[in-house]
Amino acid sequence: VTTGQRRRAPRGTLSAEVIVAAAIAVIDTDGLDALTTGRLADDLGVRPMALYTYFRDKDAIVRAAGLALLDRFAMPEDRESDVEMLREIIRAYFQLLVDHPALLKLDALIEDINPAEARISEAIYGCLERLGLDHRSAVGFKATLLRLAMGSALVYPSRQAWDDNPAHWDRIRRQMAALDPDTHATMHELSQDYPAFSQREVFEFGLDTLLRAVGD
Amino acid sequence: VTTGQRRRAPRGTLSAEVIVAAAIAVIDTDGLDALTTGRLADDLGVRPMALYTYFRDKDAIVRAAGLALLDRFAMPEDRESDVEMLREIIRAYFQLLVDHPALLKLDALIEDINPAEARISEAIYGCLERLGLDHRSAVGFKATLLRLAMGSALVYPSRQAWDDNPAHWDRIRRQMAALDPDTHATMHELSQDYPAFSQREVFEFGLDTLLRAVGD
DNA sequence: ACCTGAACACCGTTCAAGT
DNA sequence: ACCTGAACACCGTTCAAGT
Repeated sequence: VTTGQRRRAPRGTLSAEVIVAAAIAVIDTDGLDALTTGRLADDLGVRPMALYTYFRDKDAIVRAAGLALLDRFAMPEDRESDVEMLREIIRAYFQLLVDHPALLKLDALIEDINPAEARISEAIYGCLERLGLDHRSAVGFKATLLRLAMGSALVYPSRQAWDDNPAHWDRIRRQMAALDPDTHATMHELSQDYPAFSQREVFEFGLDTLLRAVGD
Repeated sequence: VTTGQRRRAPRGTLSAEVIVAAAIAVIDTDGLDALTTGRLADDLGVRPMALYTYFRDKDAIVRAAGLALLDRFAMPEDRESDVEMLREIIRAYFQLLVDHPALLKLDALIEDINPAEARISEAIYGCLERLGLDHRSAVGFKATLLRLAMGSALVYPSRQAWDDNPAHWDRIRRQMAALDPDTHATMHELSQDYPAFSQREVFEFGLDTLLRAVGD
């Protein structure tokens, strides 16, 4: 979004929305660490201080960008059963976190109820109650599903890098092979015959295990 | 560790171990963001550049501190059954992450096999294989358990803050109550009668759900 | 070998000033 | 109202210099 813009944007081009869009572009292409006031201003063809007309400080920009990202969550179409609908919702949530790993680093987003999270929670609760779970179980189960998705997305980038890069993966396997076979029997065994398991499949395994607990 | 030290420590006091200990002290008391070369040097009664004699850059210090923290993982005593042993291991792992939330922000730790993770993985695999899981299931199940623990620990600090601070929790509940009762039926209902659920209990709920899948 | 001082590029942010 | 320039305190890190 708003790429190619170089020197001096005309007055009045700036707005909170434009800044948030540019911030998201930086985050998604070069990561959260690359998001500095200087870089952001540069991309917008403006001086860093211009941002402060629309946001109190950098943290407010980051928070707004995070909320905008979360709001991209698209509720899946209805499915044949509540269990399958549940599966699709958690999948979509996991995918959102994988597509935008910065979301997991924004504590601010967790500190308040936000519309996107409310939508997601409500949909999950709906499925769980129709499946016959009592109030307390539904709360616990929903929290567990989301935490599995978050934990899976948290390790996704680095673990997927192993799979994508054969040399990297070889190094890991050599490290596993170097472990003492007496104290690390299984790890040692795994180094020679590691089951094919993509990060997405690992997540699906966990999701499936949990969903079997609510039946169907 | 090494508190009270003010001006100018005598020559030769510094070492990689002392620096790591001081870094951990900063991380645990004031958080990862408070760990700057200036603050660390101050605590050690030394100039920032002195640190570079023992570490190539700040990232190397952070990584060493993270590895030292992970290494504090204490394997639980043997239990009556493998399921209970498994439960204790994951509990201990969760507790470690809750005690040192910075661990979840250190991607570097995930990028390599480290001794602590190897110990933990091996113990988990041992339990799962004795419980009769095949190779592939064991890998998937172990990954799922750890990801649940990580996800639970990730949201722990901010969510626990809700519970600890009645005013904060009231604000959240008012936000939930303000949601449209038509589109957010359950959320609205929950705002009036939220089941007592500490963050630790939520984690235990998830752990229990997963462990029931491997029987006993 | 171990530690320091000066210097550099960069960061977020203030303040007063321009249009 | 919207944007800028100068300035400030801080950050990680270099380099040459001291002991």
